[in-house]
Amino acid sequence: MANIQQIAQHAGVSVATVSRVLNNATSVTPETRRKVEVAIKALNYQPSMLGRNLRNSESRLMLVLLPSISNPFYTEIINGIQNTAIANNYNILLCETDSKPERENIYFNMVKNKLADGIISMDPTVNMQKLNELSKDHPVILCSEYEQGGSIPYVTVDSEVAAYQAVKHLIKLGNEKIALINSDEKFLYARLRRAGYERALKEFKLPIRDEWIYNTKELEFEHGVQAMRMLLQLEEQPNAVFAVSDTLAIGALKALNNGIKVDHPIAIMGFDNISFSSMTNPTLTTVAQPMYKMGCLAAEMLMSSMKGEKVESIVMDHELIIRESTML
Amino acid sequence: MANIQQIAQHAGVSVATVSRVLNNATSVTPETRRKVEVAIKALNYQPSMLGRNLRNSESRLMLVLLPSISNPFYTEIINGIQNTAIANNYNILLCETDSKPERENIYFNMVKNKLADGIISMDPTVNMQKLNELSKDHPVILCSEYEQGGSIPYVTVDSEVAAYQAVKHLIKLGNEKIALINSDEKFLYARLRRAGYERALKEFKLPIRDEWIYNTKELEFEHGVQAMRMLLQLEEQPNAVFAVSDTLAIGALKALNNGIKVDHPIAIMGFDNISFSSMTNPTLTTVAQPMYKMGCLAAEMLMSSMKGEKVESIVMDHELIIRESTML
DNA sequence: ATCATATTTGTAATCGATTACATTTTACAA
DNA sequence: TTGTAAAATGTAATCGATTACAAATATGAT
Repeated sequence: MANIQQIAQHAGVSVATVSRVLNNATSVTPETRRKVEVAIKALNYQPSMLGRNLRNSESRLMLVLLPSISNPFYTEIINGIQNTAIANNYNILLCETDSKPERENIYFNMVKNKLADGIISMDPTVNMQKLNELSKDHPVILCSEYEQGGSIPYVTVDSEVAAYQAVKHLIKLGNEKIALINSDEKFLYARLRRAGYERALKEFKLPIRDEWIYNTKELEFEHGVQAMRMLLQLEEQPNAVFAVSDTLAIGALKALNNGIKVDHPIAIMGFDNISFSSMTNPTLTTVAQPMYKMGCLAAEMLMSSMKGEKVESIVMDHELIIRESTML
Repeated sequence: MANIQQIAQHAGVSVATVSRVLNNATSVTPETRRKVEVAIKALNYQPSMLGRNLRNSESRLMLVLLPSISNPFYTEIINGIQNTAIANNYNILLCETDSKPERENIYFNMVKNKLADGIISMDPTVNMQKLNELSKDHPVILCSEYEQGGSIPYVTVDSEVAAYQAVKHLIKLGNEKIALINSDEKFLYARLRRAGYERALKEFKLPIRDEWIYNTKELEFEHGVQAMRMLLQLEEQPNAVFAVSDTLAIGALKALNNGIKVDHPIAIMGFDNISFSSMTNPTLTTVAQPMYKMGCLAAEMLMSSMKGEKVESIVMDHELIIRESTML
C-alpha cells in the first residue's frame, strides 16, 4: 500500500501538496492537481485513516451500545442510525455489552482513546454514572432508555402515555381483568409502562392485583412463555395481557396456543411493533415505536453534539396498531 | 486525556520505559514499574490506540460484512464472532452493505487503510472479484456463502445434502407433491439447495414441476407470504413446501393461517433454525445450522489468517429439527 | 579495586497523515 | 525591466505510541 510520500515523489511534488489535493484545499493549480491525481491512480493509493485520525484526532466512527443484538427492536433502530451515519461519512461500530460492565469499559475506552468520536447508548443496563462521566468530555446520546432529569440528550417515546393508552384500549374492548407482563423495574421504561398501566386501571376503577403483574428478567420469547404460563395457573385468570415488549407478547401468544385450557379468549397487546409481530398467529396488536426514525434522529443528534452544538432531547409519537390478538 | 509523555514526566522516567511497562516487557525494575503504574493511576491514563495502531499497523478490529442485520440468521452467527473476538482482544465492526457496492467499497477500503485487520463476509451479494483481490493482501474469511473452488477459506454447511435430507423427510412422511420456495439462484446456497431438492425427488421418482418452484427476491417474511399465496393459487396445490430460509417458511405459514382454503394440510419445512422458529404456530420444522459455532469458527479462522497461518475451510454438520409444521 | 558482562534505562527514528509558516513562483502595474 | 502583492508550493513540526540502538548502571569474578 502506497503512502503519501510515494505519491509526492511520483508526482514530483511535496507531501503537503498531495494532502491539499486530498482535502480539496483551494490553492492547488489544476495542472498540479492533475499530476497528483495521476499518481494516486497509478499507485492505487488510499490515504491511511490511522495517520489522518492521529493528526486530526477524529475517527468518524460512532459506537452504538446495546445489550444484545438479538432483540429485533434494536435492529430497526440500528438501520436508521447506520443509514444516517453513512450518509454523513461516518461508520458505526455495534457494541454488544451483554450487560457486562467489562465490555462496557472496552467501549468507553475506545472513545477516550479517540478510536471513536461518540456513543449512542440503547443499553438500559448501562452504568449511568460512568456514562455521565464520559459525556463530560465526549458526545453521548441516549436512545429509547434515558435518565429522567439527566444531562445526556435522548430520543425516546412517552412510555407512560403509550402504556396508558394501550391498557385503556384493552379496557374499552370490555376487558376488566388485565395483567401486565413487565420486565425488570430497575429500568425506567419498565417503571413508566407500569405507571401507565396502573393509571388506566385506576381511571376505570379496576383493581390493581399483584398476582396479575409479572416481572421477567429478560426480554426473550421464552420469558414471555414463562410469564403467560404463570398467569394461566392463577385461580382467577386475566382476560387481557399487556406485555411491555413484542418479544414477551409473542411468547405469551405461544403459551396460549400451546394447548393450555383457558376459560375464555385472552387478548394480548405488545409494545414496539417489530416486523415479526405481523407474522404471528394471531397477528399481534401492539404499540408502535418509530424505531427507524428514532435511529436516524439519534445519529443526527450525535453528529450535532460532535460539532459542539447544543442538542435538545426528543420525545417521539407512538401509535396503536390494532391486529388480531385483541379481536376475539 | 494524558499521553505517554506526561506519564513519563510524572514518573520521572523516559517514554520508552512507560511503553515497556504498558507492554509487559521484561527489563523493568519492580521499583520503576511501580512508579510508572502510580503515574498511570494518578493521571487516569489510557494509551491511545491511534498512536499504537499507526506504529504497529494493526487495529485489532475485524469487519463483519452482511447484507442486512434484520435477518435473525445472522444475529446468532454474529454472537459467535463477537464472543470469540472479544475473548482474543479484538472488536468487531458490523458492516451492513444493503447489497450496495458503494458500501462494500467503504469497508474494503477500511481494511486497505489499516483501520481494520481483516474481514469475515457473510454477504452472498458480495463482489467476489473484489474480495478475491483484497484477500491477496489481507485476511478474509467467508461464512455461510462461499465460492466453490475459490481460494478464500470458508465455514459453511453442506446445503445440497441438507436440502436433500430435508426433502427426503417430507417424502417419507407421505408427501408426493413437494414445492420449493427458493431465493435468487444467483446465490450458491440457493443453487445447492435446489440441487438437493431435485436429487431427493428424482430418487423417489417424483416429478420436478416448474410451477412448484418459486424464487423470491429477498428473504423477508413478506416474500414467503407472497410465495405461498402463489403456490396456493395453482390448480394442483402441493402438499408440502420446503423453504430455503426460516424467514420464508414463517411467511409461508402465515399465508396458510390466513384463511385461504386449502384442500388438505400442507407441511412446511424451513432452513436455519432461527430462535423464532419455535415461536410460530404451528412451530416450524427446519434444518438447523450451527450458527453460533460457525461464528466462533469464522472468527478463529480469521485470527489464524491474521497470524499468517494457513487456514483450511470447514463444512459443519446440520441437523433436522422436527416440529409441528410437518406433523399434521 | 578493576574489568567484563548483564541488566536497566534513555535517545531518537519511525508509522502516515495535516498544517503553520517559510519560500518560491506568478501576475500585473508602473 | 523591476517591484510588489497574491497565489502556489515546500519544509518541518506534530499527533502518540513502539523499538533499535546507545548509554548508564548493576553484578560478580579476579
